[in-house]
Parts: sequence; structure tokens; C-alpha cells
Amino acid sequence: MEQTGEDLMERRSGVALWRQVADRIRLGISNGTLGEGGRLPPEITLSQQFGVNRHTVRAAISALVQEGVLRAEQGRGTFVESRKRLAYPITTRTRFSTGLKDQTRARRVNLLRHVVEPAPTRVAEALQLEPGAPVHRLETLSEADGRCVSRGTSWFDATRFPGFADVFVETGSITASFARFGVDDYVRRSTLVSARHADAEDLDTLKLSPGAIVLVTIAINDDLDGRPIQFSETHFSADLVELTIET
Amino acid sequence: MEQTGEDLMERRSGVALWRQVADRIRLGISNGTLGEGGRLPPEITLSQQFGVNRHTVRAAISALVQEGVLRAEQGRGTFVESRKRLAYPITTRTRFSTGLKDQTRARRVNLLRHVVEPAPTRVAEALQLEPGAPVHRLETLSEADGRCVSRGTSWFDATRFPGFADVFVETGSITASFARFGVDDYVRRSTLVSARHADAEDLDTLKLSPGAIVLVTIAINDDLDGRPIQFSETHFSADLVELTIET
DNA sequence: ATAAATTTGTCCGTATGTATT
DNA sequence: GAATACATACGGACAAATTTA
Repeated sequence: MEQTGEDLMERRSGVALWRQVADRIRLGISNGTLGEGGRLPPEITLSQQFGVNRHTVRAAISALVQEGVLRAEQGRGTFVESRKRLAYPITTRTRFSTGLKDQTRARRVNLLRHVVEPAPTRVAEALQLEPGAPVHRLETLSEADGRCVSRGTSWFDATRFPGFADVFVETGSITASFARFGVDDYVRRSTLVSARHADAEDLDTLKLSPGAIVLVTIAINDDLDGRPIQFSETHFSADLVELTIET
Repeated sequence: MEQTGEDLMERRSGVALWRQVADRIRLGISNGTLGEGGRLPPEITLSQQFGVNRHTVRAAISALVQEGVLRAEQGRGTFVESRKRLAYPITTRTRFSTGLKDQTRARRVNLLRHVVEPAPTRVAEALQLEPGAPVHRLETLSEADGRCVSRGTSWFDATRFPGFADVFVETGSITASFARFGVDDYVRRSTLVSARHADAEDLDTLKLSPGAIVLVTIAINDDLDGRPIQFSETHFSADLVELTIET
């Protein structure tokens, strides 16, 4: 019942102590207060800092090792597997591949699902269609250097872009697909950014662990006549990505 | 895709089922798929949708009631306490007060701390000063309608803006303070957006509960000659704010 | 106005997971 | 690793408040 620090961890909060500790360690690494020189303090030190048992710290570290954030070496210590965030630029000419070209070797966009559906209200509004008009819904997973960067859902007017999904599968790129339909260029009209806890589908698709955060962007792209051609909601893994805005 | 009702929640993941359910409900509310007409489906229905026991759903709802997201009435149902996020616009002319003017009654920026310090490297870089040159550091708390919206730390060249903090205390506004120094206008050069778990200081200052998320913006403002005059890091409560970018 | 159906609130007991010593 | 205490999840039964028929 000895307690050096305060009760830093919240009990009865619905989040297991070991997971709270794991999140704190992750945070400490990302803002540089922990893991000086790539080496984590010994388990005993951490358990005192967080006011929990050493077993609990071990459970946290074990989870982070599993996740690839840490690497534990018996007798030597626990080390940080460093990796910096990708900077994803948001401009009038936002495109997935070109934006990350300088920072990554390999980029790929996979089509997870495709359906034609009646436009939900917010989609119809954004695309300036009648509510219920047929639209393509494409769910995609974007990878860069083998890491799952983002999960996106995009809607396109099915009347204007018949068979869009097939073209996308063939080209592997939104930009190239638009070109096939005579849209040689398009611009980002607006972007809404928010952040939340990853939901079950985020966890599954982006291979995140519970408690992880996603950056959510909701965007509208226009053709050069100012007509909306794409409405999309994208979930970025917040650990992997930051957004840059040049105004 | 219709959810069958099994295996949606992650067991043994370190996050209690009731908390996962709570997060899903919160998500469902914010994207409009749940809480049709302000009313949540009955507990039995939710428990079937999520594939958990009714008691588990009750635990989730109870937490959200505590949080002020929901309101439960015996015999009637459970209702959504609507409070929409503030849309914080990021443009070339980003200013706190004007940005939220249409959405809130009262806005205030409080000065929490002020020191003059030698510029840390990243600050010196951004402001194009010698490393270690004297800079003001102002830590502020922004409120709108009594809610803590964001916590900001800004740096200003102490040589160019002597006594900046005093002027800020007097005027209560960055824009007005700049005007006193002959800077009638300024523009947002760049903004970096990321998201992370709130740290101890965020929790304290913004009155958040553990596990909460903050949107972090790192921004540089230039005067009209293109010289950087302000470097700032702002933490927004992700539950209260979303960022809008018009490009 | 009354009864039935709905929906939230409370209680019991039991099994399993989590955290500490 | 073992023993202990507490938190979480489930199942069932019933009470209380409200709406519907």
C-alpha cells in the first residue's frame, strides 16, 4: 500500500491499467519525455512513476512489443523502435500518392469493398444530387511501405461515372480513374478535420490496438467547373500520420 | 454491409466491453447512424446489435450519461443531449475570436503564464532567429460559452515585440496586440495537424477526463512582408472542436 | 379509464479477467 | 507461480415509469 507518486492511473475507468500504462509510454515516446537515447527506463522505475505494480508495466511493455513500438532484450533493456510520422499535405491539389512520394518507397491503394447505393443525405448534399440518387461507394485501404496509413470511404455520382470501381481497380488511382472520364484535373474544395478513438472497423482495417486514435478528414473534391465529383471520409492512423496545411 | 450481431467487440483487449460499446455509441451519434430523432434504440436492441449483454450496454449508457452525452428517462427511453462540435476554420486569416463568432456567444482568451526565454531550436527555426535569442512564451487558455476549447503556447520575438505580454493582457487578443506594434495584418503561413492522447497538463487545463483526445496544431504566422512573427502550438479538445480547411 | 406492452432501473448469483502481494 | 481482492460480463427476475391499445 506504499505509493510514491499520486494515483496517476484511473481505476474502474473501463480501461485496464496495463493499457493505460501502455498509452502513457506511447505518449512519452512520441513527445520525447520518455525513451531518452532510444532506451526505456527499467521496469521498476516505470512502475514507481506510474504508481502500479511491475507486473502491470510488463503487461504494457509486452503489448507495445507486440505492436512493434518497443523491442525488449533480456539483460540489456527495452528499446524504442523509432519511426517518425508521415506528413500528409492538404492543399488544393491533394492526392494520396504524390503527397507521400518523397517520404516513402512504396505506396498502394487497395479496394476493400464496392457497392452502388442510394446516396445518403449528407452525401447527396455534398455532391449536389437528389437524395437517394445512385452513387458508387468505394472503401479503400492506403498503405505506404507496408504500413496501413489510412482507410477511406468515397462516394461518386454513379450516373456521371458509370463503372467507376472497375476503372479504379484497373488503374489503382483515383486521379487516373477521373482522367478516364475526361476529368483531367480536380481541386480540393473543403476539408474537415477531427479526431476520435478508432472504432472496431478502424482497429481491424488499420491493424491498430484498442485505444488508438484516428484523424478523420471529410473532404469534397470539385472538377474545374466547380462541380463536386467526390465526397470522402478518411481515417488516418494518428500514430503514423500528421496533416500539413499550406495556406 | 449489415452487422450480424456477433464478435463486433474485442474481448481480452485491455479495454472493457462497456467502454467499447460507449465509444461505438458516441461514434454512432456523431456520424448520425444512431440516435435517430434524438432517441437511442432500446437497450435490448443495442445489446443485440453489439452482441453483448444488456447490462453491458447499460454500463456504457451510464458512462455516457455521466459524461453528459446522453440522458435516460425511465419508461420513456434514452435521449441524445445534442451538442455539436465547434467548427474552427483554418485559413490564411485564422483568428480565434472571429472564427467562432457565429457559433458562440462569449469568447475569452486567458493568459495562464508568461516568460521570456531563450528560443528553443524549433522555435528559433520557425521564427528565423538565432538559437537562444530572447522570445516571449505565452501560454493561453481559450474559452467559448464557458467551455475550455483550447490551450495554446505561442512564441514571439522579444526584440521586435518588447512587452508583448503586457499588451496582450490589456487587449485580450493577439490580433489587437500585433496592431499596437504596427502589424495591422498577418497571415497563416503553415499549419501542421496531428492528434494524440491528452497529456497531464491538457487534462488539468482543459478539464478533460483521462483517455481524452486533443487535436494539436503547430502553426506559423507571417506579417505581410512574409516575415514570421508568431510560432504556436495549440491543443484543442477533440470532443469540442473540429477544424475546417477551405482551400 | 384500464390493461397491456415498452422501456429503464435494481437486485440476485455466477464465471472470468485483472492487479496486487 | 500462488493466493487474494476487485472489476468486468452475463443471465435471469422483477419493479417503476411511461406509452399505447
